[in-house]
This record gives sequence, structure tokens and C-alpha cells, in this order.
Amino acid sequence: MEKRVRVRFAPSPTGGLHMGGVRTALFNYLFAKKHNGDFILRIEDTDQTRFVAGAEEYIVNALKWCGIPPNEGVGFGDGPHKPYRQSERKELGIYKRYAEKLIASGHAYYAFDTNAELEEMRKRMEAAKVVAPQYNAVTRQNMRNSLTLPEEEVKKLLDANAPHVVRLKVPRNEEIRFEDIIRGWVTVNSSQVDDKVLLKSDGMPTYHLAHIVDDIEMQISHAVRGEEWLPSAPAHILIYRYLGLENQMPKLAHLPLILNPDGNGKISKREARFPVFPLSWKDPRENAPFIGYKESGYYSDAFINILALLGWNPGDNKEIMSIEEMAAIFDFERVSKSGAKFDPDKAKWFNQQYLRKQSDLDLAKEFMPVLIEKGIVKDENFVVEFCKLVKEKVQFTHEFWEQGKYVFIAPKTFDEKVISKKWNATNKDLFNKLLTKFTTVATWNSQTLHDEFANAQNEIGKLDMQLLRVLITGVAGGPQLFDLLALIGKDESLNRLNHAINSIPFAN
RNA sequence: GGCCCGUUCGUCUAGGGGUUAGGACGCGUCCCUUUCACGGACGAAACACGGGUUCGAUUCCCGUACGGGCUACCA
Repeated sequence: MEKRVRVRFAPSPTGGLHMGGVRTALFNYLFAKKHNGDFILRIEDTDQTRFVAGAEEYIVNALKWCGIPPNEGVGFGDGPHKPYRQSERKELGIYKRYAEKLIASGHAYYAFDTNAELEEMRKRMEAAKVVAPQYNAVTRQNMRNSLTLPEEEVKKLLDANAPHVVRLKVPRNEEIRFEDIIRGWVTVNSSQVDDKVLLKSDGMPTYHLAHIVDDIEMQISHAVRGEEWLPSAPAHILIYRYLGLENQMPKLAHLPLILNPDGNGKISKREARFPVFPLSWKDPRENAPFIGYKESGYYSDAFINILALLGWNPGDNKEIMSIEEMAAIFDFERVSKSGAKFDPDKAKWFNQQYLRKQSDLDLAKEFMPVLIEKGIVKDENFVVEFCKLVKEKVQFTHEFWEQGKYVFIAPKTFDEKVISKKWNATNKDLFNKLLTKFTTVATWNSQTLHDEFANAQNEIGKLDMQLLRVLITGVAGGPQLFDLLALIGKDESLNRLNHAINSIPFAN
């Protein structure tokens, strides 16, 4: 029988969770949902020197906002395998237990080398033209460890609590082969793998040991993580093997990375000209916060949709999908192997698609606070009508203001291009006549205005519609003009027209 | 440098031994439009290169180039 699907997202709380991490979480989530499995949040806080206050809370909040909540783990009610923080699990002694098992079977050993000694070794290697110095089957013979030191001395050091780490004893020359769900078979020679530290001198496990112990203990079925982990996977295979747990090893899936749109490499929060965090993130060590997708006006559904299609696609041409739709058809077979450059323009387009799916009422409710902030009081029906007209022009809710503020505030400036080209004595005369004509309009709505405008032209001559637009709104573009006039209202429209006619000077 | 992974329009991608190599973003042209936009139509735009294998390779294999990742008592 197939193992129950249990996947985990296991970030370390060293900062805000960026979009690459969110996508890893998302793929875990989708896979778990697809198979009615469990999605676990485990906090990998084994590096005490890199702990950042607020990071864990941020991760929890980000997953919530994104709509991909784990059903087990830190911040989500824990579960049968608690605790879910590695610093707390360390207190249980489980990592030490596994490390000792490896030592007992001769697959790990104590190393007493100081940082200075390690540094010296590296220098020596470099001087000997070794480009990638590593602590391995060859070099460990010249270092201070339980493999080179006499047994009594090792015992003495251990009894005296001398600082030491536990290292994995990697064989000198052995093919390590493993299968990745996304990439297929990968082969690496053990000579390329160093003797990884398993237990640090502060007693904390490293990632390499900790994640394996926890994946086993938590009965994880699939380890889904970024491609940056691919090179250390062979070491992990060895650990499972030496622990006698190779048959319980989770299946591996290494996701392609999200790359910078321009230039190269992984997305960097500092250089990006688009948000990289789901929610705004203020690092306690830095001054300026990084703005998030949420605060930039993205719908979480849109954000998730964008991320999902970076590296995965359903195989048809469908792009706009709810998280439920995606979960129903998600499959690692359809995850691509190559990195994907993020396209900020397409991200905006996605948000626009989601914005258009909102009802006018919902849009109005979203936009209302912006108006209130500007000190503008309008009833909801008015704002609903406004949103209905302007929504075709915007990709984000906050753009409603920039695109349509003239509805609420009479323009003070008028599009120069249009004015200089069209504003003259003849037109002034024509629009004065139009003003008189409009004054008599009884039913001020889009249809009658359209008709009245047509009638007026028959009587007084050809009127320039764009010029009328500029006189009323100040700008050359916008929604359907008569709809706009109807919304602005008779009194205000006529006032504006009157004022414009009498105050705008001729260009020449 | 070494090791690992990758390479289809500018970008995200579909496809896969014989296709007019499909879609989306962006870009351009046209239509609709007494303004504006939406919308619609159309267009430019890709299989990195060289060797194999094959009747036939963009598709399979090998090199090369290029890109990315890793190379810590960080994850």
C-alpha cells in the first residue's frame, strides 16, 4: 500500500519568506491537497546565530494570507508529531540519538578541529592547488578526530567536554544514485561529497541531520524543496542508508528556481523592481521595509496563480485557475526542470484578471477607504457606478484613484496637447452654445446626453467630443464620456463646463 | 576552478522522431468607436551550436557553448 502523503514546508526563520519560498510551500500544499494528504509547517531554527525576531510569525501569516495553510505544525495547531520547531525537538535528544547511532555503526565520527585549524587546512589545500578544499576521506586523516586520535585521547577529550562536532564518514569513492521525481536519476560520486557536520559544537544538529531525523519521525512521504538542495542530496542518501532507513526515505522532488527577470541568478530582494515578499517585511536589522504583494494591491489568489505557473502548468492553455482547480490536477510530472525568470508585467496582468472578476460592489468596498483617506465622502452607490466605469482601465484597486480622481475633484489643469490643438474662439463659441443646450436637459443620463449631444450638433455644428472630455475631466482619456457625465451629475458637469470655457486661455 | 542540474518566440510555456512548432504576457497593425476604453482580427517573434542514431531529428545519444545551483559547525 502507498504511504499516506505527508509533505512539509520547512523554512528557517532567518527573515521574511520570499516568493520563492512561498512557491515551494504552494507546491507542497497543492500536492498534499491533490492526494488528500497532510501539509506540515516545520520550523528549522537550528542556527541560533541567524535567528531573526518576527520571522516565524511572518511565515505563518504569509501562508495564511496566501490561502495555503498547513494542517499541522507551528502556528497551525501543532499535531501528533509536536513539537515542530527543531530547537525544541533538540531538547528531546532525538538528533543526538540518531547521531550516536551513526557513530556506533562507524558511519560518523567526532572531530575536534577548531575553526583556526580548519582554516589552516583550507589554506594548505589551496596552496597545494586544490580548488575546492573539503573535509573528506583524504583530508580527515590529517585532522584531529576520533579516526586519527588514539582512543584514550578521544575519550579524554569527550570527558573533558572539549568542543567537538560529529561528522558523517563519507566513503572515498562510491557512486551514489538517487531518483528525483522531477529530474529522474542523478548520479554523484562520493568523492564530491564532504564529511558533513551532523551535530554542531553547540549541540544543535545541522540541517542535514535534522531534516532527515524529522522527516523520518514525522513520516514524511515526499521531500519537496528548491533546487539549491540537489548537490547535498547524495549526502542525505548516505545518512538514510547508514541509518538503515533507506526504505523509509521520502521521495525527492527538487523544484526549479525562480530567477530574476533581468540579469541573472536567484531573485534578490534588494535589486528587485517588484515585490519579492507576500506581505511587507521589516527586518529588525534594517531600516527600510520591503513592500509586499498584499500591500502593492495584489489579490492573494492572483499572487498564488502567478507563482503556480512559474514552473508548473496544467498542460492545456488554461492560466487563470483557483487554488482548488490547481490542487485537483497538480502533478510533479508537469513541473519543469529549468529555472523560470519572473515577469512582473505578466504578474500585473494576472492581478487585472482577478480584479475584473470582482463585482462592482466589491471593488467599491475596496476603493472606499482610499476615498475616505482623501477626505472624500460619497455614498456607496455612487462609488459602485464609478468602479463599474473605471475598472476597465486598472490593474489594481489603488489605481482607481489615479485613473478617475477627476470624477471626485474638478480638474485644475487640462490636457495640454488637446487644448493647444483644439481650443480656439470657434470652439469656445460652440461649447458655449452646448452649455446652454445642456442646461435644458431634463433627464441627465448617458442615453439622453448622447441624443442631446447629437441634436446639438445638428443645430450648432460639429462638436469635438474629446475636447468636451478635456473641458470636463481635464484628461484626454477615460471611460465612455456620456457615462462619465451622467455619473458626475448635471450641476457639477455644467459648472465645470462653464468654468473651463471661461478660464482656459487660447493657446495661440 | 570542480561537481550537479538545465537550455522551444524578449518572458512564462505546450508539444514531441514526419506539426503551417500551439497558447499567454509584452510589442505592432487594423476593425469597432462622433471621445475613451474594453473587445475583436491580424502580425513580427523560438526549437543554442556541432556531431552522431535514423528514411527522417526541434524531439533520442554524445560533445561544445551558454545559464543556474552548490562548493560553511547557513539553511
